Amino acid sequence: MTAAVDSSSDLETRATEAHHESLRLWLRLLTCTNLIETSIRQRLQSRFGTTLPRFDLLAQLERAPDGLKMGELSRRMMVTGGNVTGITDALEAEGLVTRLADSADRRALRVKLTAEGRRLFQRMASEHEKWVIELFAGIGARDKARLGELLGQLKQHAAQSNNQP
Amino acid sequence: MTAAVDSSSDLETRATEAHHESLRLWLRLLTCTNLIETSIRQRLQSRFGTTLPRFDLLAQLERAPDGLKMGELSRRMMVTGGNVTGITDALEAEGLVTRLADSADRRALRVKLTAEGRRLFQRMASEHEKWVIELFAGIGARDKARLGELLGQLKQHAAQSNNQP
DNA sequence: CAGAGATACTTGACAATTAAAATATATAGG
DNA sequence: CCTATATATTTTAATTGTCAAGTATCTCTG
Repeated sequence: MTAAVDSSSDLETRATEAHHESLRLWLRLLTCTNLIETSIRQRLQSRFGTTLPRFDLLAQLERAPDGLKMGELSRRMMVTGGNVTGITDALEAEGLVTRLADSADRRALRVKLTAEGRRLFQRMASEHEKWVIELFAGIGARDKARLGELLGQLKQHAAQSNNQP
Repeated sequence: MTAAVDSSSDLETRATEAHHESLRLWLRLLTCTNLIETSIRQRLQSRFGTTLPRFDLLAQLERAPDGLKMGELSRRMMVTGGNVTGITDALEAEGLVTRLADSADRRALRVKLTAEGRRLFQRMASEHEKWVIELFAGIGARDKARLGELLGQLKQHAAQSNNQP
């Protein structure tokens, strides 16, 4: 038998534990997001017959009275431009948004809510907010604030480390 | 083109005071997950020419020496059964996994890593772990533990409230 | 044991998504 | 002004994902 080694304080073991800690945290973060996203997606489908990405796009436009350029939508929704093209096509076909020429840049298009789009979105948004509140009801106000801070740190660091790959 | 990663104008910075704290928290959670997921997906693609769902499926199998049934994979990956069928088809065609009959249930199939699948996964996993550690490096050990606890609460409540819709 | 209902998986149709190439327009430097 | 390079959007192909329907098998109850 070999000499006993206290594995709880040896550098490499602690490094490994740190590794596992980050991985575990990442998996848990992913699980939470998936649970909530699935719940909201299913409710949007059964309650309004629409999808989460369409709702998201409408939500982006709702506070932009002059509309947003395709590229702005793409950045805010954190999806590729091609994806925004497809979702916008669908919403345009449903009469919920319109594409308008941008007066300052002939390459660009401005997407705006139609009156019908705005009406529908407002109806959906108020239910959506209730669902989210319910999904987060397991956390007290103090803990919500703390969770928000911690995620803020994570976001800041991850965004930064994404820009220097 | 790759998905834009720009924290200056993302989903969550638009949350105004009018938004309930839960809504803001949800958008921040989603932003964090998207940032990290995009980073990992892009690296798996450029470093190994593979995709995140394939990596995930291999990861599930890695700690299951006897393989997993399709349904177990579906539950663990939190995706539908049809999706698992497709990803498994692809990995099987690449020679990384095999489908075997389950000895106890003739309806079921057991998916196992091949030797080649195990070898490739281990190569990818060690890099993957480094990426995750780097992405979470902005949070101290104490805060990681706290974040894990808070997400644990959220997970528990959201899972429960998902089961009583 | 028969039949009803549950469970395991696959298939098919379609939406969402990415990456990469193509097109059109802007902008900056000489 | 010309040209090179960058930016804005769309298009294309391939992958991932859902949902619902279909098939095969299992389990339970009478």
